[in-house]
Amino acid sequence: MAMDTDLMEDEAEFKTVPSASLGTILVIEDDPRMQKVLRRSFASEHYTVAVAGDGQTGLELFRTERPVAVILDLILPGISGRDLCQTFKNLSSGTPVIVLSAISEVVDKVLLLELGADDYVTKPYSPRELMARVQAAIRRQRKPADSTFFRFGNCEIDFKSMTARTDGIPVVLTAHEFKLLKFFTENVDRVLTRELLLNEVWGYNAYPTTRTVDNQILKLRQKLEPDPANPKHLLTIYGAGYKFVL
Amino acid sequence: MAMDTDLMEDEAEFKTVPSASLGTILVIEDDPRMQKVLRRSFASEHYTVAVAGDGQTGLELFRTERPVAVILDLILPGISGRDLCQTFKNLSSGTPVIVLSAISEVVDKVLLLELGADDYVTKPYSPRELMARVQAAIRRQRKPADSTFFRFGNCEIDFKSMTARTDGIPVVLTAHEFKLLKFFTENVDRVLTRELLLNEVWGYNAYPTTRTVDNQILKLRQKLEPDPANPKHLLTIYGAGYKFVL
DNA sequence: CTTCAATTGTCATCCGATTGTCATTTCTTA
DNA sequence: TAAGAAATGACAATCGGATGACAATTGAAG
Repeated sequence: MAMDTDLMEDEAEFKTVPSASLGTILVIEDDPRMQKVLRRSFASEHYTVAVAGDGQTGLELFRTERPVAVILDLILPGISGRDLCQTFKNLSSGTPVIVLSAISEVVDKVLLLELGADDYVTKPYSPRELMARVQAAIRRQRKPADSTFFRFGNCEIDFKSMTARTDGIPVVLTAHEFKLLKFFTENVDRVLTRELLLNEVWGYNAYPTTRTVDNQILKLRQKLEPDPANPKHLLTIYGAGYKFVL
Repeated sequence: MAMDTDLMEDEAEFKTVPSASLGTILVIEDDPRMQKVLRRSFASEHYTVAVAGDGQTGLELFRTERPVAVILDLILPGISGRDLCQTFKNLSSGTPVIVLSAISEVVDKVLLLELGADDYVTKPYSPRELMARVQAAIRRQRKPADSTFFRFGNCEIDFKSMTARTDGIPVVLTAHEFKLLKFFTENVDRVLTRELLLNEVWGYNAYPTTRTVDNQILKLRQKLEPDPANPKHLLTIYGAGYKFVL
């Protein structure tokens, strides 16, 4: 409510385009206030946002904008949300659809997912949760041809050439360090136990001591963190493991 | 003691592990040729595959691998497929079971489903059809979206990143606190004795004089309850234990 | 043989889980 | 209703384990 006070009204435009976009999110929702909230929320996460107030517009934007994900309110003027959902899925683009619905509408969650929805969030929902689910859905669907480039803080990583830079200065990383770092970039914000890291990064046949993980983390910190003693990206979660944040 | 993220990785020979797995499919089938076909089929769809040639092995792998779905041949050496199916369902994990059977075996389809099977495919079957049915079953069963999120009152919890928020404000929880909280969210409205909590969350039997549980509850209340003195979610059940309500 | 990376080993530090104590609440029984 | 007993809340202090840091050793590649 207090959120939209300083929002600029760009009524003519239905898109919000940040400088470097992670793709377009199509929001199909008829409540103007929700539109604003969602637009902001995703724009701040570097997504381009396309908003449709009704089903017909939604369908058009779906074709023209090629969104990476769709957020769909079930209650809509015009075409019903249910029909839309199935239509999107029949277009077989693989684009994930996240449904917004009041709890009362969801008589059967299973039914909802059978429509082809990839996920759903019940109202009232937390923007943060919605964001997390959308990003999870996108990641789930994303094809192997991933970007080989990654940036966080003042670090740039190019996995293809196995090079990294901090503040533009080249840093030499070893094979293991790269593999570990890559795994972290693929699991941002997620707490990863040492056991998991050993399995995923080192492989099944390796049974190194858990000290190994610590040391590799240490190395990465020394090479990438401005202040290795106070890491800002490769965080220790005491009693659990490590977490990579941007 | 460390948090038990119990991943068994030793059965490399039974498993086919793609780079990014959508989860494990447990195949219980004694025909080696079918094993190969199924393994390939699901591996190419980015599932991890665990194969068991008999019922006993199947049961073990079910416990250790935590599959997202089970494909079960009814005709098996050792434990019968029917018994296995019921066993899986009694383990109450909700894991979908898809049964393979020759037409002649299926006297009554209803009977089959009464065993707890979620779906069935009659031989000879098309791998494509089987794949479709398995994926449908998985999607149907999928928890409120990987249940990494939980919301109650004005608290949001994200288990995968081990973070929580009250009224949108981040709250730092320790590993133990998280484990305890998670257990509560998995047992809403149920009275949990200290003894049970110690067994399930701590993992050992402790002496009745231990005030450890109380203190952890206290911490959780202080961090999550708006008014820790008058808890609305983490309730004390005098003389019994604690109960978590929404 | 040389070199660099990966693993293991060791010790110091730090975090938080546990314990102990005492106040407060709740239940029981007179 | 009142009083005593039991259970729980609250807080502080301690203790143990987890992690950071670095050195030593092993292993692999050229």
